[in-house]
Amino acid sequence: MRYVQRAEYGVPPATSVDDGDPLFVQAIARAMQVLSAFHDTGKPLTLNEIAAQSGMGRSAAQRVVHTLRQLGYIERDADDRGYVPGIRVLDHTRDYLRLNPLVVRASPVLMELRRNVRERVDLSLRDGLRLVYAARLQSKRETFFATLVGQSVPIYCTSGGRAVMAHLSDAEVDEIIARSDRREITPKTITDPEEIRAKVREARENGYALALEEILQGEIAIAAALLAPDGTPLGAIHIAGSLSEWDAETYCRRFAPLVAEAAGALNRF
Amino acid sequence: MRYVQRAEYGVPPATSVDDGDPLFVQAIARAMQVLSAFHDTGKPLTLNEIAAQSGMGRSAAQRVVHTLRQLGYIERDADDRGYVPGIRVLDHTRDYLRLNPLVVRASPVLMELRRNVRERVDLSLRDGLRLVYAARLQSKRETFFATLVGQSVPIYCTSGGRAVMAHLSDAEVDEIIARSDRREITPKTITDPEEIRAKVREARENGYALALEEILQGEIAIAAALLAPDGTPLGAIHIAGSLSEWDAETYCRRFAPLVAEAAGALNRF
DNA sequence: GGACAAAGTATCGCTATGCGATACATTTGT
DNA sequence: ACAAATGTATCGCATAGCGATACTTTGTCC
Repeated sequence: MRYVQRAEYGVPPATSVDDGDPLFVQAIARAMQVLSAFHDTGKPLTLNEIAAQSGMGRSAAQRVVHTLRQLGYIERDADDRGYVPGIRVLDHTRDYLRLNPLVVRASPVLMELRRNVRERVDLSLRDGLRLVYAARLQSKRETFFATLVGQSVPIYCTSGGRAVMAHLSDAEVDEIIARSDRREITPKTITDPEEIRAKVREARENGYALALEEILQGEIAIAAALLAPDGTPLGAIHIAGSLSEWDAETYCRRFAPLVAEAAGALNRF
Repeated sequence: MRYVQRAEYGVPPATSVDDGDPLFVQAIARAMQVLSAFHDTGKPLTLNEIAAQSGMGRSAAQRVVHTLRQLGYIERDADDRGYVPGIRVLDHTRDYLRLNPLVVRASPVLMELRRNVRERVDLSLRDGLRLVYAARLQSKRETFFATLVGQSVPIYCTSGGRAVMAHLSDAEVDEIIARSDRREITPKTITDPEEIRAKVREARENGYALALEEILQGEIAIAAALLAPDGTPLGAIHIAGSLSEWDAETYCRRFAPLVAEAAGALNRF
């Protein structure tokens, strides 16, 4: 069942604070490390846990947490048993979504697409080795946590990821494959480099990419890439459904044109 | 038309850096001020604008921006004309939503509610004088930007706000009214203190609150409060629809029981 | 096309600022 | 009731970050 849920795939390794860059501001990096300590937990954290997670001393953690608390980026858990992220982070979510030009341009297209298909429609954006979901139009069935903004999936084994890789050079694809931590997220996850490359070639030919249960059992997803004017893939549009209602072939025949058309509309210029 | 859109209501005034607190970490406050500079803009910001907005010198802004950029919290705009928030902020969004117990508990109830009503269903959480939307299950019609996570509305003139105030003492209500910047967001916005108090009393009697076009023209919203075990209101569940399809009375009769029931289910314990 | 303006980048010395060490208070569990 | 763990507070030193300034690049106007 729950092969996935908690994990963040390929979250960039906590950027080392003391890299050579002289323009680096320690305290800020520390603050972000503290906030990032929550990425790997499912429950509120104590001060010591935060300190450990973010690799700094108790004192430092204490002061950072204190400050972030004042600012509303960290809160005490409801029953005062630990710390959790604060509501102020949502303000920045809004800013990100509002100011990202791709999200802005894509959203009416996504809404329209959602009207035509009764399945879930997602917009994901590339960040290194992963795709981060930025906009999600849920279908009636799934749980809220299957549709969290900010959730991310690896590129190497997802429909959106392969749609993105289809627009990268072979060398870049190889690098993604090499650098990715290719775990079998479900038994169906394709992790073999050669198979992945084959899937990418397939996506190049079709203009869309397909993934079957590679992230979540029972899930089928089809995706097409969104491109910058210069052709760089920035992310993808996904349509995700359930294998309890569709077989792969029908799903493809039905939704491939729609997802390709939606992406195409956004890639013209 | 677009009375609202861009504005953030009652975003806490940029927390002063040099308040008395000796445990205060400047650099972190600075970082957050820089990120918050985007709250008030609709376009990418230049370094100077960021510096001005966040009330610090060019140098400081430069260094903070540089750092946040390294960490992925700020990015260059697509066509390199300014800075925008970076995708890393979405990681924290996810953490917030995952770790907030109310969001966790409420989401299945919201999904169920959304299945029964064909209108938009929202969960908002209180933050001072405003309600911040944390979960939004959109209906088919509206634009994506009407349903942004992180968007916030003032308490004094919204259905959710009045549902929340219904569970506060009169003194607390008065304080909210007094401290709020009560603008007429639409011509229908109720800004008169006595009228607001009347609406709150009404909400107390009914167990739900109603608002007609006070934020957005043509919008009708009904809400019920979510409470902590001790009775403190933490937020609200909303059902929002369009007056082009409903008259107020029918809307109420139809949805009041549903929203009250949903909130009730969550308030039992 | 050449000059001017505006945005971004880099450098450097001083001191305000944040860290480590440590000790105290408060809560939790057995 | 005691021990262990968590949160809070204090303080002096060294360093990390700020202001001032100057350099480079990019865009715009005539």
